[in-house]
Formats: sequence, C-alpha cells, structure tokens
Amino acid sequence: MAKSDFTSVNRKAEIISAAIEVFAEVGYYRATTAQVAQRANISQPYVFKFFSTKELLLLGALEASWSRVIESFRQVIEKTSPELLEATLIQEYENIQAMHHNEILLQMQAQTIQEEAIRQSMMNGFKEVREMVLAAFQEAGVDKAEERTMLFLARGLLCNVAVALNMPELMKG
Amino acid sequence: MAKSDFTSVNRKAEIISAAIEVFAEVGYYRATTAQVAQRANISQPYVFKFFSTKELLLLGALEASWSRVIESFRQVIEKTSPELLEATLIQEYENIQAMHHNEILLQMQAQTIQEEAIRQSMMNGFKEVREMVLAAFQEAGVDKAEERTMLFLARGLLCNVAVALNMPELMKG
DNA sequence: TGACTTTGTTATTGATCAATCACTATCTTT
DNA sequence: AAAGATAGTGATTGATCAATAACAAAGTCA
Repeated sequence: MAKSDFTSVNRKAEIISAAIEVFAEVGYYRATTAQVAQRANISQPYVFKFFSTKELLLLGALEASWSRVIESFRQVIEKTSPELLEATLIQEYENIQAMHHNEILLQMQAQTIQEEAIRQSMMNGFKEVREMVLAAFQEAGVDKAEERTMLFLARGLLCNVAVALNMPELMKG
Repeated sequence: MAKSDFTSVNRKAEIISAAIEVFAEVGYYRATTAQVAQRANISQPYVFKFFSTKELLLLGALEASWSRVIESFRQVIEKTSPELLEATLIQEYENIQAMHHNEILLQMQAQTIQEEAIRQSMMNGFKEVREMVLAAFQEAGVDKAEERTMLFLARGLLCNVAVALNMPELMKG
C-alpha cells in the first residue's frame, strides 16, 4: 500500500503539472482532457481515474499554484528581517512569476470563472495571502500596514497582467 | 441608405450589448451564440450576419468596453483641475465598475485569452489608458508621475478582482 | 498457481455548438 | 405592380469533447 500509494500520488502530481501547462497555454475551457493526458503521457480516460471531472482537475491545479505562493511567502516571512521584508516578498513574487508563470496565468484565468468551487478556491487563496502579508507587515512594524498590503497585492496583479500581455512598460515606476 | 444604415448600426450595438452581458455572466468560452442571440431577441444565425465569427463578436464587445473607459477618462482629464485629477479618475473608474461591471468582467477574461487579435486589442486598451493617464499626471505636475500611473493601474486591477470575487476587504487601505 | 487488485488502454457515446444553407417576408424603387 | 434589395428565420451539419464502458495486462500474496 505504501508503494502503490506513492505511485498514485506521483501520477496525480504529474497530471496536475500537465494540466497547469496545458490550461495556461490554451486556456482552461479550450484545453481538452486529451491534451492534458498527452502531456502527462497517459491515455485520456485515465485522467478520470484521478479527477472525476475536468473541474476537479482545475481545482487541483489551482490548489497547487496557491500552495506555491503561500509556502514561498511563509518561508520569506519566517526568515527575513523586518527592514527587508517588503522588498524580499516582492522579489520572491517576481521569482515565482519567472519560474512558474504558468501557475500565475492559471490563477488569472480563474479570477473570472464563475463555478462556485473555483470561486471559493480563489477567495481562499487571496484571503490567505492577504492575511499572511498583513500580519507580517504589522509584526515588522511597517506603518499603514493595511495600505501597504493593499498596494502589494495591487502591484502583484499589475505584474501578472504585464507578464501575460508582455507589456513590461506597465510596471515602470 | 441613411435609414437602413441606422437600423443596422443599432442591431450591431444591440448584439454587442447582449454579448457583453452573456460573456460576463457565463464566460466567453462557455457562452453560446444562441444565448447571445436570445438576449438580443434575434435568431442565432442572424448574429453571424453582423459578426462572421464568435471571436469578432468578442472583439467588438471588447472595443466597446475600452471605449467606455477611455472616453470617460478623457472627459475627466479635460475638465478636472490638477489637484483633483487623481481622485476624480479613481472615482470615475469606481463609477464605471458600478455601472458597467459586465464590461470590466469581460476585460478581465480577455487578459488571459491567447488569440492574437484579442491580445492586440487588450494591449492597445492598456497602452492607451496608461499613456493618457501618464500624460495627464505630468501635465498636472504630479511628481513621480510614472510611479503614480503604475499605482493607479495597479489599484484598478485589484479593484476588478475585489469586485469579481466579491472581496471588498482586498481594497482596505 | 490462481484469485484478486492495481494500473492502464481502446472504443464509444451523448451532448453541445459555431457556422452554413436554404428559405420567407417585408421594404424600396421605378 | 414587379423586380430587387434588405431583414430575418428554421433546419441542419460537421466537429469537438467530457465522460463511460468494457476490457487487458501486470503485480501481489495466500
């Protein structure tokens, strides 16, 4: 059981990775489960052994992408001095953008998806990130912490758009 | 010709209005041309007499939504005193958000659509808004005008997300 | 070895939808 | 009034795709 479980978890993770790529590249609704399967080197129906609907697959992919951001931020907050905190968080987000920009593209798409489960996942993600950053800023003695948190999130979103549309000039300043 | 032209333009505008609503409500890819037609009180094939593909209809809808923002901003800039400029622009955008939030939801969706024509339309929209706001800030003697423009756009995007996900707390500060 | 479970596939289906075709009806103009 | 243009519809089609069903092979373990 230990072994088969391990394999199964791997498969699931592989499928999620494939899904993130394909969803980001062609868009969730235009992406087919066959494309995801091909990217993961398995047959199309086999995807459904792990995710019983396409939406659950999206949910898994979203969860993975939020975990990346949240875990990264948690580590930065944990071991960065107060003075460097904001700058380091910004740097970390830029790094995620560069290394895993498919995950960010996926989140952007999901911002406008109406299915309740997806909305919930997005709301949780934003809520957790905001609360984490706000608490860290307050802890670090940043003044106007709420405003700084708001601006941090705002710049993050603009950065997303700048990357998605390949318009770096949007970030000038 | 004058009369028939007028009718035709009306129809086109009606279809675009219907499309904005339907696309915003269910998402561009899930929305069907039949739904748009129903909303516009015409038959599904008749849509194609005005827009020969679904993508061209989206393009028309996007153009309309960017025009609204750009025209509104142009008017604010034209007749607002320098000291009130930034605050009035923010207020104007919040007003558009409230009155035409379907158009904003549509723009958000289009931020991640990969079709080249759509990307171009979005790039043009952002470029025009940015240049207009930047020029106005400079004209008004706002200092660090580039940074202020960037933050203006950034807050606008955060506002979009806050509305789309119904998370007003994101804008605190 | 032989029952049972896990891992995986091929083939198929039932819906869905953009887009086309073949019409009809209503103006407009002479 | 009749010819032609304009506005509009019903029926259909050709693709596409998520999801299921039915099956096969490889591993596990008594």
